[in-house]
Amino acid sequence: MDDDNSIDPLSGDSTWTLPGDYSFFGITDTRDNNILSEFGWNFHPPAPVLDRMDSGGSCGVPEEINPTTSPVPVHSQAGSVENVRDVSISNPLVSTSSSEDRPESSAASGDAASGGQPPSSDTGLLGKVKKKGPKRIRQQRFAFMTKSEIDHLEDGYRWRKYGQKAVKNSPFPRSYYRCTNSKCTVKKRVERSSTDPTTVITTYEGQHCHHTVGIISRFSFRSSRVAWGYCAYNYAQLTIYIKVTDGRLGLHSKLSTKDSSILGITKVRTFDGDALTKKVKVFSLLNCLFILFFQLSDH
DNA sequence: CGGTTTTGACCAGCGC
DNA sequence: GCGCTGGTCAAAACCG
Repeated sequence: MDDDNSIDPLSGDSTWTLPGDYSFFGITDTRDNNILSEFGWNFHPPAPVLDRMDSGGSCGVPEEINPTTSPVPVHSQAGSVENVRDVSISNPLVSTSSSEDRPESSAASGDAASGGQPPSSDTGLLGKVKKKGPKRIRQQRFAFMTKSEIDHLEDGYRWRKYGQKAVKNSPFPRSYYRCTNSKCTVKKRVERSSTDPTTVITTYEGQHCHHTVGIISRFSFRSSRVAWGYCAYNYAQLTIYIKVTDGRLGLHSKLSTKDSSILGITKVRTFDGDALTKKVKVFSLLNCLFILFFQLSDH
């Protein structure tokens, strides 16, 4: 695969322009459905499922991270890491546990993190006095890097910015966001890498206890075989559709899963019979965010 | 008008 | 203890 072009963010909000005749926000196109049925799939969009969110502890309460749902190194497949990078998401930086942070990059070096929501203490403005609560417990965190021109990547949730700080040794500020759901304590930090300004470092902390506001992320990228697609997910199910558009339309893959860290590898065929192997790996992050890498090869 | 962003101040943790 | 830095608060400004 070549990586000529400006790599692209997974986020649908990127500036990328995509082939105009496809919808990225749901398969409403009858052509899509026809394609799916040709491949033996009857499309039904992932129904909003609420049960999942209750399954593990209350909102904002850190759960043990099951190793199987932790981010997996990107290198595991035969494919090159470069490919992964081309797709725009690079290595998951960290995840985990509450107590202590690995100093992995400037991204997650923060300390007094935000973890358990402080019992919003009464603070007067002048002479602010904040009650000292119990020591904050950091919730699980996950950071990853995305090449993107925009800072705030669409992830299906609504966020309210509550702070911004200059970052030491970086010309780029760090922004702090909180999930707008009043019962949800998930936070995220967004900053640009000081070493690679094209890279956005996003760090999530906590676990959503509700589900997304809608279909989520579109992604697109270019490679030797132009590919693009989108994924939709909710707490219980992830469905990915991928089209390979090297001149023809082909819709090849539907994956569904429940709480799987790696969905697997799918083999697909194009319409004209070309054999095309697509390796798809999907990581479930904190049960709420999915990132996918894929790699196309010519057979 | 209500929700969001901006921004300066405050607080906590850490290293020296 | 002090200074530095990250994280948060909350009033004001902004915006749809």
